[in-house]
Amino acid sequence: MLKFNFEQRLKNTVNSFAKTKGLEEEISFMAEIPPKNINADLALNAAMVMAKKIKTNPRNVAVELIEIIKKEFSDIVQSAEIAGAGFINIHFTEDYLNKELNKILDKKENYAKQENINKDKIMVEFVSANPTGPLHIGHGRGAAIGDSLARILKHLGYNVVKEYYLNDVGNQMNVLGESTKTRYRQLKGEDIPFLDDGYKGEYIKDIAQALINEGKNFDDIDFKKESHTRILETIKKDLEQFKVSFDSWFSESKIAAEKDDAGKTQVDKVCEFLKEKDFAFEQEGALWLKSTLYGDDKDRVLRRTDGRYTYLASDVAYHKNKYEREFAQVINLWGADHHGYVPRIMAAIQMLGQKKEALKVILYQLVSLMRNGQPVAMSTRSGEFITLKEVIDEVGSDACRFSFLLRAPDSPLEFDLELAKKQTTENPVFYVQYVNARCQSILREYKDDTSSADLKLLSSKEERDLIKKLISFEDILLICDKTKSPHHLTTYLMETADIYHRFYEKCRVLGVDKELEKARIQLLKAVSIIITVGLSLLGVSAPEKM
RNA sequence: GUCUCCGUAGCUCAAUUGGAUAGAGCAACUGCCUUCUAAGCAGUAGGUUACGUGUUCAACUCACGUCGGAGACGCCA
Repeated sequence: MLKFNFEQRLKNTVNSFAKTKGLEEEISFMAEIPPKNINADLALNAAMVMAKKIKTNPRNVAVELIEIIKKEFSDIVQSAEIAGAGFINIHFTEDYLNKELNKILDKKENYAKQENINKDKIMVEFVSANPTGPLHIGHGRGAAIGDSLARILKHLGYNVVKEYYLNDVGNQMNVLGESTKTRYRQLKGEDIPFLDDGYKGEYIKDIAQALINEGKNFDDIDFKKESHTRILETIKKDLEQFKVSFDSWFSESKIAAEKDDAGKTQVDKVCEFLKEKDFAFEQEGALWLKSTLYGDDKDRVLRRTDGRYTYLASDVAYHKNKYEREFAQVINLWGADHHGYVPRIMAAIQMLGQKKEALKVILYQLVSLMRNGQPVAMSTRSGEFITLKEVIDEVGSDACRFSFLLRAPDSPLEFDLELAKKQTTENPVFYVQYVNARCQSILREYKDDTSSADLKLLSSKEERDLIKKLISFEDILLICDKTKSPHHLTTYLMETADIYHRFYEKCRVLGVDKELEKARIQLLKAVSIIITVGLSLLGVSAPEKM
């Protein structure tokens, strides 16, 4: 449903019309921008939906509805006619378009903020990469999607918190510490073998070398802590370079290591709770979660026979903690390789008394990285991988983020390094940024006052197309919210750029009739606002000169 | 074997979540700079939306099946 600001009015009108036809229940119809080949600003399918229910010809219904709409929406609707199988095609009045255009100019960077939006707290948890190595290209996709989604939700007016969950306890941290320690001793000249399951990346050697350079006594070094701290620093630096920021860094040690007065961690307590509620049971010395109660394939282990908790146990405790912090909705971004994990965590939150809807897991397909036509392995354990930083250094943060946001999360992403290195027209980010550069170069030249501009002069097809596109910005953001995917915004910006560049060719701004010039300057300002805000929601800059 | 996602132009992807004649970019070809940035614009060409059946006024979209690709299926994280 298109969210033009008369949406509710339109619904009311259609529904009260439906009542006169004996339809009591609300009918769900669509108001949409028709395909390009259709000459109309808005298309309604209401007549077709209703006709089906009252078993009559849609065109008869449409004729009646059109008369009502024309009468009640004379401020918005210039004309309306039947088309196709029973669509009602509407043309907007100039007044309506210009009013909306003025709204953009008034509200500027706050345009499309929603007045009456739910103020409940929303958490977007993303990246959450283990601090055992630098971020790789796959983390980059999650970072771009999560950060941009959060920016869009914030812009719409939601109360959003971006959180990074730090897995800083458990066996992997021991392995990390041992890896660094072994590299340290090797660098000191000891002839000892490296660990079979150790982290083999060069960055471990770098940390070991740094520790040697700092000249501390071997016995005084806490290898685990030093490795973890230093890796976390590089992760934070990489994210900063990628323009990704977090409101909150949540450490797993808080729930898995910190103990209360009774000597219990939050993991202990959530397991006890689940056991009391009969959602968990002991069997063969292990503690199992009855996740099958909520549709999982099999029950899952929470505590191993040897008494150690599984990753799931702390994740359940972590989610309990999220809801205790009063987040009404939690959005998790996970790599698609974690999809098998979704049913058990969904089961867990329902056992904790939450509704399914309180958790939304967005799975993004992993990035397949190509180098010289060959796929590159990306495991942090194999030691051979491409870091996010390498790619950002090569292609730039803007191009990198834009590329990640070009596609739906569900769609696999092929990131060709050789192609990404080309900073040419092949990269669509320049196409969009170029719009703002072109706007600004004209605006720099123009010095007069535009306060009395008459927007009615913007009457050519190119100008009208551009205005219509600009005022659908709000609708696009709402679609991004609804689908929890920022890629619609990316597509929108490319389409807007296309329409703008056509306008630019066809309609000269400077040096035409004074009044027309004034009006077009206003239009340029609006374009610049939408492009700048739109790009900023993607975390991409909008340079004024290129 | 079970589950998840994907399959759309030569390539990479869209398609406002069920709407009208499926659209962009790249690659190919033809034009357009003494005028606000040619990182641009106009045009040509490119399609049985993997395949089949079904659901309905309407299917790339939903259901079932087949084929193909990626991934997940641990008392790993």
